[in-house]
Amino acid sequence: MSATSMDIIGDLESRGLVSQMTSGDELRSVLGQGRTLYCGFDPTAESLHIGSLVPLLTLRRFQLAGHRPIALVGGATGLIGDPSFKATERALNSSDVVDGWVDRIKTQVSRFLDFDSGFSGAMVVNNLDWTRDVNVLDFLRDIGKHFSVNAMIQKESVKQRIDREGAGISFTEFTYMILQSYDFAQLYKRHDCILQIGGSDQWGNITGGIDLTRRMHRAQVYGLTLPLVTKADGQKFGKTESGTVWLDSNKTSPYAFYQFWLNVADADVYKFLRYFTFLSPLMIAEVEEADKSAQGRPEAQGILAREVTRLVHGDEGLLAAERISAALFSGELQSLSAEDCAQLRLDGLPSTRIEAASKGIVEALVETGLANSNRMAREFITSNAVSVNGQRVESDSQSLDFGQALFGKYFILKRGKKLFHLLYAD
RNA sequence: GGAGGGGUUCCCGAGUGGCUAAAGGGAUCAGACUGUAAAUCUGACGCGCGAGCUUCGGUGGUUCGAAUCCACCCCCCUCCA
Repeated sequence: MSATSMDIIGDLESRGLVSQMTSGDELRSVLGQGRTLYCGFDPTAESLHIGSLVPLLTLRRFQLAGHRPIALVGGATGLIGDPSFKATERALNSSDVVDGWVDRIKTQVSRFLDFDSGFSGAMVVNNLDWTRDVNVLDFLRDIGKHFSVNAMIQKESVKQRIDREGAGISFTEFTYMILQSYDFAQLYKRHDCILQIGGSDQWGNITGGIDLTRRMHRAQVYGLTLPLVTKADGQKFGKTESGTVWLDSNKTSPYAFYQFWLNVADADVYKFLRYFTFLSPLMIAEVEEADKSAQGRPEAQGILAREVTRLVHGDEGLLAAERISAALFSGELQSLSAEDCAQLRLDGLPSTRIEAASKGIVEALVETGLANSNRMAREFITSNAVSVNGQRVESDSQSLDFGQALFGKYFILKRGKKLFHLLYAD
């Protein structure tokens, strides 16, 4: 075991990243030397979204502090569904589907961790490996016996499903906690893993695992939860008008990703810098101080967008995002070169190929998804929300005329202040 | 198995025969203002250029006319056994 280089808990605390933890002082001293910890990620979609970024980066923070992170991908738990703080029962996904998601998420998670750093080299595991072959009777006798239903229904995470009229919980979902608890016990036994981290909604599941590990292995293990990421205006974090912000660049382009962070509210941005970047809390405080005393637009959003985009999509993704943003928001669309236009498409600006024939503006808006229906398209035009190549569209009878296209083949459609779509002909 | 309650437009939630594309709130979108903010104000928010058309768990009825009445079916919740 290697010595750790820093007080990881202290760092997390100074970032506001500790929501709850078990026996803090004891955990702090246990972490005085390199230890193994884990965090689980259930495959509920083909990609993780930015909500998973906080725990993912926290694993990384632990690794940088000399600990060994295990990313657990829930091939088993993903088949069941976590009921924690969910208002309603969720539909089960088929095992083929979940299997596919497991593979993709393993790859995704791996990009954030270092696998070749000696003791602290990361691992990725799948809980299906130790759950698949457990038979029902063994499960009930060896594992289930350690759980008190009385205690389980007291957990805050399932309370609303039990108390609230109009809801309910299946036995399947109710059992989820047991499966996750078993993961912790297994990881303790297999890899001497003594700490589980997760979102604050995971507290009940984590303490379940701590209890089970004590009962099965007579060992003390620990838990630490990270705060749920909230926005100052009370809205749900991680959603935009176009939906969830995913980590997969095929689902959310680096450009869209960058824009998401650039648009974070002032009231949230410094907190997000602490949560989502590796910049020191001290440096972040300096940025905040500077912004406060300056007029106009703060620097923080730009820093946040650059840092997080680089973390998730690399330098290349960041460059692409910045290139597009500069082109579109400079208001100088006419000054783009032909190469610039071609690059916009490659960089991930939403694009659609069109035939080299004139097309009605209403039709174009609907086809590109900038408007949901002809009716909405007309409404946008009426309210002066649409422009083509920087020119405001005055009438819904206007059409895209290739005589006006940039370099004879590009149209940049804009709806509202921030939504762009590139139309191109070959 | 028995008794009761419920399924309405993205969400919550009114509506119990025509005046209802369906109150109200939230979310969302656009415009003005700005910093590609916030707050605020204005407008939009099923589809259709329009006449109009299609919606209120499903199917089939009753009626000039139904989200509203009837029958059957599906799903959810509560209590009792």
